[in-house]
Amino acid sequence: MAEKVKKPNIYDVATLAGVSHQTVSRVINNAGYIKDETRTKVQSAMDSLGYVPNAAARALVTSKTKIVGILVSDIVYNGPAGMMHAMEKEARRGGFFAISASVDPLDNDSISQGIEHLRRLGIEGLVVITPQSDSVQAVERLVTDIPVVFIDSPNNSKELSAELDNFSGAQRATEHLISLGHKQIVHVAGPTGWFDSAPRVAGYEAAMESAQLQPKVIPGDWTVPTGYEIGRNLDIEADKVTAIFAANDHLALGLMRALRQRGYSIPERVSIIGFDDVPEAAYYEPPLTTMRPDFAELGRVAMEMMLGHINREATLRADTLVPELIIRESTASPANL
Amino acid sequence: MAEKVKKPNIYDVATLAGVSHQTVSRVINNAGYIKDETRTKVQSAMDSLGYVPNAAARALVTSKTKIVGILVSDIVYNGPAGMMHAMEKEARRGGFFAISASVDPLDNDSISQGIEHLRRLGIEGLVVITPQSDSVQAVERLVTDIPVVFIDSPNNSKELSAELDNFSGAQRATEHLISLGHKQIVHVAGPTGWFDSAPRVAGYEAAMESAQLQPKVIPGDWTVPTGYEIGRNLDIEADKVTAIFAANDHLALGLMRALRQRGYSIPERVSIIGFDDVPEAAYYEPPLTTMRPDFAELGRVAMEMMLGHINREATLRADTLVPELIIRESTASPANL
DNA sequence: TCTGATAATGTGAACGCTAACATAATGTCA
DNA sequence: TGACATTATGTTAGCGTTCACATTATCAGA
Repeated sequence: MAEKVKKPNIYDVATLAGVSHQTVSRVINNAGYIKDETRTKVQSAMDSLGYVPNAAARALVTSKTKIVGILVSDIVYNGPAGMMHAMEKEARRGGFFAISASVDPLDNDSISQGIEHLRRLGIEGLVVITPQSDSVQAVERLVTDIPVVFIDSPNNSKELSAELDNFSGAQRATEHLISLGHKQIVHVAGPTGWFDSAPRVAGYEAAMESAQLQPKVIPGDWTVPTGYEIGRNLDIEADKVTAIFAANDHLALGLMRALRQRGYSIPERVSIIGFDDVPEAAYYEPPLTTMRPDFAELGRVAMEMMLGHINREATLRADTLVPELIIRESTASPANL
Repeated sequence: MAEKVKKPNIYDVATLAGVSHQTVSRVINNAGYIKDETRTKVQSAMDSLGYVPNAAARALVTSKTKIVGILVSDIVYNGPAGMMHAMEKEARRGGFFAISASVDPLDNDSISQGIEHLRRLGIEGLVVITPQSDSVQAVERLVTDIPVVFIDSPNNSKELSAELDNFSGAQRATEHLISLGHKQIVHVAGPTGWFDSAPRVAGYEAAMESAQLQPKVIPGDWTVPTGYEIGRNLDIEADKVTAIFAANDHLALGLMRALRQRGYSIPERVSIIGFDDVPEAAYYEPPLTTMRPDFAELGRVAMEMMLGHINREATLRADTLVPELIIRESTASPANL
């Protein structure tokens, strides 16, 4: 930690290269006309001094900070880790910095504090990752002067958004079960108030109805224990249930565990399909058939959209990613058709 | 997105409040002497204008950006999600911003690009989360002018660090098996070159030796498939193995699956203990006994250390967190002692 | 009522950069 | 060879703060 050594500025570089500071600036931003020879001189002066442009000074004069904020729900769930990486990388690719603030999506104070914090840095745009409804309005109310991209929120708003096509995903999952010959298919849903829940229910119902089957939805949340609990109590026999579409893999895991304990073999007696394809899903007991969303791509697309809007070159206002069906061993045709 | 509306600056506030810009500055930073009355006037002027201090201008003059960088390995594993949240929150608590760059820890170019990127923003400190050895040297070589805190790296370096006490954790895990009466305990290790691997091996060996048992280490990595593979091939009978300490939960999951397929019941025939306590571990088949590290706390401590050093008030140079033993159903006394 | 400390406020410059506007060098064509 | 575009470079000001230093109010105590 060598202290005191003052960092070189643009004038130091200029002096060493024997040009004006403005020429150095031109080289940095490669703007205007510069002789190759001059460019080389400047470049090597920068190298030898270890010059790094001062972002603050630049931001001050251009009033562009090249920073986008990411407001992310601190509720830990599967997607965000890879999604954050992807967003950061995409931002960097576009010469931007990504800075995140974790907030409790259920607490409006927490949300506004997070936004306030990001705003202080002078973010040029905000990406919001919140799987929960109320927070969207809070954000929309608080942020009106910069573009906002919502990830995984309902696209009925006028805002920019990138989201999972939960409807199609759920439809596809259900159709998979139907195509195997199942008639009594139950959907264990996610919690109300979360964006991903409702369209998964709707997709399920749509698929059931177009196959002229009777839908049955059991409200749940996203957790293994809830899946387990529901698995303990689900009336398999009376309703002749042969398949379950769980709103996510964790529910599916809990369900499988409970059902197996009750003596129902999977997939022989009951087929189960999940949603998310968590990394462990392939090693559940049995390996779980599930829908795989490309979270990283979702993050990348959202950031791409963000930068496009900041740079005023965007056409895309919403994008939707359809999850992929991953067939493993937790689904099969029902035994006694 | 109301465009054009110029943001108010300190002079606008000053004019409205009828004071000089410097007085406003004093209120913002609450420095020096200010009459209560004046403070109130200024405060309400700020409120009514919606004034937000310009971080760039401030950074320019103070040469303090209040930003710390986080260089994080983009290899997705369990801890970081909660860890990042915790770090960001701790930074915010101290008035700092946390900005991350994801890099491939095996690629020095990627590392230096990430650092370069963060440096451009003018970070005042850098937290490095890399579970892999080579990258540490790269970072140490590239960053010499600001404090660096390493998370989960070997504390033999002179740098600041916060790390998991893998040795104690592994020792504790092994002792748990020994105390249950196991004699033939195998350790399936993590990959070489990762910090967490070696001390877990060492802790295991230490525990075995002090119980005068013969250690046996099988090299692995962190993945479920590898655990599965090892589980398929492990010679349980010849060696009379009754317990396995897996270097992480994913290995444990793969092992359990393979062993069960081979007809070995868990924990009746073979006990298994993992490491990490991933969220699903409680719902593995059977629920996994494992060591639980407090990743969030690890991140918090690292950031606390970072800010302490930036603010020159730090005494702590290294901290170590001991994981907690979580006993579930995958471990039991061996059947035929 | 004056003196001098302390409290409270004000003034100018500087941080490092880019924008906007000069100005100088070079090349092209009649 | 001069005129004029084009290429290449230089000069000045200003972005919004804080810092370092004035300067002015306030209030004891003699």
